[in-house]
Amino acid sequence: MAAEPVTRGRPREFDPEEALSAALQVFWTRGYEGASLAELTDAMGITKPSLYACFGNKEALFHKALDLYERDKLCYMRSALQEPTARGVAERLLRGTLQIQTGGNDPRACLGVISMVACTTQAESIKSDVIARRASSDKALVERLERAKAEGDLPVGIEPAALATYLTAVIQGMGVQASGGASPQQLEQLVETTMAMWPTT
Amino acid sequence: MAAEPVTRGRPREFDPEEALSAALQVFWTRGYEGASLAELTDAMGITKPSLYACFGNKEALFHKALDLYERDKLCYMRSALQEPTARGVAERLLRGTLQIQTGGNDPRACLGVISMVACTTQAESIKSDVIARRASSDKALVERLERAKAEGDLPVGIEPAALATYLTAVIQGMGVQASGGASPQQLEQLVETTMAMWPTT
DNA sequence: CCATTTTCATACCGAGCGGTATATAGTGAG
DNA sequence: CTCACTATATACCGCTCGGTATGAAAATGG
Repeated sequence: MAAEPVTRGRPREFDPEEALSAALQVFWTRGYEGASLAELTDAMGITKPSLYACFGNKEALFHKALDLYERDKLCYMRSALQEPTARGVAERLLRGTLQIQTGGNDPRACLGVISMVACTTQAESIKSDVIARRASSDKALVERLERAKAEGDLPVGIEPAALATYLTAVIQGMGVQASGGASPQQLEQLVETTMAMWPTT
Repeated sequence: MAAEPVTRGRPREFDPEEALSAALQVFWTRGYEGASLAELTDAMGITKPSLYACFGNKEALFHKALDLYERDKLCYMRSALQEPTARGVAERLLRGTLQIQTGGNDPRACLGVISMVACTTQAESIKSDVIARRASSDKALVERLERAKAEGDLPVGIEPAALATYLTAVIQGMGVQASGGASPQQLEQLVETTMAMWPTT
């Protein structure tokens, strides 16, 4: 029963999705607290009242940008879990992260890492949101690795939860190094080394 | 020939080292941009003019706090490199990081990670300082691993530089997870898992 | 005691922050 | 056309930021 969109009043002159995408780029490069409303509205091509009318406030805008980030940029995580082997899962996760951090026009960093580490002053809600999302994706990874273990796809001595934490740490460390200006070659090498370390059944 | 300290004028009423140590704690928990002068002066127990007279400005204060951090908190890195085996080096590096992030009253995070990731707005000099220090310690680690390789202490297929990047990534990932509220048990498990992955000769 | 020098305490500065009040412009309904 | 309604543009709000001017307080050398 979608109510038909009776347009009343003056129609807005911008596309909320495009504006949100522009906001995501700003948050991605500056972090939540580092992104000022001036930068945001400038990149989005709208004015402050328009932003507040459409998205609520800066915090709500960030949560929506985070939704978009997960949907568009982290989709490789879901598909990676469908690889047939645990090793394949790990490799696709690593290579997906590598691609985000070296390819395209996107900032060379990880929004999750930036937000989790950088939001100290206020913005407790921001940090807890990011942590909750991370926990959710971690849970999915653990479950996938437990399946792998049940399938005999992991060595006997390996705990799925521990392996998931480890893999997450490497991926986050990759984000830190990308933030610190590591070259694509270095990041690629990091992926190769991690895969070389991966336990063999 | 140290000139004898002719005291002229009113003597200062605080100990610069204690004040700097207090400032380090603030930077460590808040990051560079997240730490306000009000928080800093409050924690240091001095006023703003005293801070500026003694330390220059916020940026100079941070650099000095970083010196103290390296000297007091990261000293385990130097000693870790003196372990007889590469495996011992890795384990001491990981356990040293673990101890910093779980023991004592210090903040559960890594100042280097916080500063490298969080300084986006201005503070390019802060970021480049942290990156330069990281590069210096990375270089020392690479050289140590090259020695290990020459001594037959590493498998033939392993590049020292790649292994150093990898180990650094795990350590930085550990810092991110500590920032995100990971439990000491999880971090301990991360160390164990990483050591289980470590290549055997 | 006095002059000099340095520190300390208070108040203040311009700038930028997130957020909003107000007035105007553009739309469909009647 | 008028009305109800909504988006836009501009100017503004209180607040905090990093940093400083000013004057009193505390020490030494003469």
